[in-house]
Amino acid sequence: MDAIVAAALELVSTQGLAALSMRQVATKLDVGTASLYTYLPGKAELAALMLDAVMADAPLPHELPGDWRAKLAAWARDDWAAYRDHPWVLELAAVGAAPGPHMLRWLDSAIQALDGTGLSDTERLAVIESVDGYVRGLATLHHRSGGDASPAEVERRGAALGELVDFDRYPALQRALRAGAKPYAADQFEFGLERLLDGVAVLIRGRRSGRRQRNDADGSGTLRERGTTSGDPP
Amino acid sequence: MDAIVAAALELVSTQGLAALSMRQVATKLDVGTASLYTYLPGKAELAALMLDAVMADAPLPHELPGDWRAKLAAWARDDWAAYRDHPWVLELAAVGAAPGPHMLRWLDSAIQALDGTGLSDTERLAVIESVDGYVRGLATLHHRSGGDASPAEVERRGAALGELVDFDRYPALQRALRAGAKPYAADQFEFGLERLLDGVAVLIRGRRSGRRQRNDADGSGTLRERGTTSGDPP
DNA sequence: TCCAACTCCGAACGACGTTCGAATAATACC
DNA sequence: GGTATTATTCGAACGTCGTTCGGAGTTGGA
Repeated sequence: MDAIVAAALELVSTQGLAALSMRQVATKLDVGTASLYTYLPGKAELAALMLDAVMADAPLPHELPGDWRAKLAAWARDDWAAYRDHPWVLELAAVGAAPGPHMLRWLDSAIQALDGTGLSDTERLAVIESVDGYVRGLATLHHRSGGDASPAEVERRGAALGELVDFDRYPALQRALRAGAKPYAADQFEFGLERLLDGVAVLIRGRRSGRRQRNDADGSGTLRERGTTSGDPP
Repeated sequence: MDAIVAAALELVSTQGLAALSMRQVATKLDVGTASLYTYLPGKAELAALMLDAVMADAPLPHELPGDWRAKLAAWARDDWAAYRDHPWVLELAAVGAAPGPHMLRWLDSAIQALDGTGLSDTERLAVIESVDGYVRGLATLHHRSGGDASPAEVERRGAALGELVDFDRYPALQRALRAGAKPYAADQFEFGLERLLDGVAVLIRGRRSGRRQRNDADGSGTLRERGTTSGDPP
């Protein structure tokens, strides 16, 4: 049972997600393929167990050092590194699997990590999911672009798609590339993370200036209040 | 050729991504399965064409009304709605496909949408990818959680995974749920978007106060400068 | 008219997830 | 110890998948 999950994890980390099949897992365990169905209803459940097994390695946010911002930044970087080390997690799990116990434990810890910020529970959950979503989304974009693909590489692969890529039709993009911008580069992660945490800091500062110590009772359950919503007029 | 992509799109939008197979597409077109390979090297290229076809419907960011923030918010909401209407996009495209012409055109337009912000091209690209990543990641989380799953639903599906979920072991999470917080609710999207845009606004305000009009020459190609990096000490 | 190039596609190959049912091992009860 | 019950193993098969092969049909220019 745990051996099945372990075998599947090793298989995927060495051969990639495409190589994950019940037959391969069974072969690695020296058992018949049909034997796996004694312990698992099907492949989907195996995938769910694999995902929760990965979550078991994640440090608990509320045990990290520093203030809320340090904690959030630290687990965001942990997530980012985890997606780099287990890119198959991004390809798997697209469709509805139940959150496993490790996932729930992590979520519980993340809520605690925002103690003392003056945010309501609903807001804390929203902040956590925002950062989580940001990391996951950026990791997906980065992974899909092939890790670190050069513009020439993009052009070559684009050519395979039918018509060749004519960069003259994209002047702003061309200018950016010529200026040295690298799309989906890895260091872009830190940039966006700082922006997102800056935005959370704005909210928390707003909450703090309107001093009210009670944690929860401010109409919790809703997220609709104006924050700093105005842009910059030219 | 375009008919193949159209048939595949209709198939997926009515039957779901799991029903997408070369045989089904061929059947819908009343041709033999092997005929498809006259026009496409394989299923992966069909998927790439499907993705770029969806991008063709996206409005161009730089043509949207308002200042940079209004433009960014508008296309973020467009993206969010597109992922809701075409959830298969999230499940597809995990692995390396080349960006199609519509994707490049959109990217070019998004860079233009940040004209007049004082940001370098590298920074603009980073902002765009941050917002893009945020939307995509949150849409994935929302989609994976089953759209809008109640805690009871989570508990039921968790039970199917092996051991039943004991919420007493997750006190902070339990408290949040009791207070009315709904994990992965749809309105959480707006909350995180405002935070992210607030963070971008902080950066832009900083750039503006250090007035320098030249757009590009400030050592472009690097993203490493301190923004507003300090948290709030308790 | 003839030939080359392009289009169509039935049949087959190997791999997949999953089911069935019979054989075998382990356990419980008397 | 003997027997009934339950759990485990798994070879074989079903239906589906992506893709390849080779030949038949069609088309267009010389």
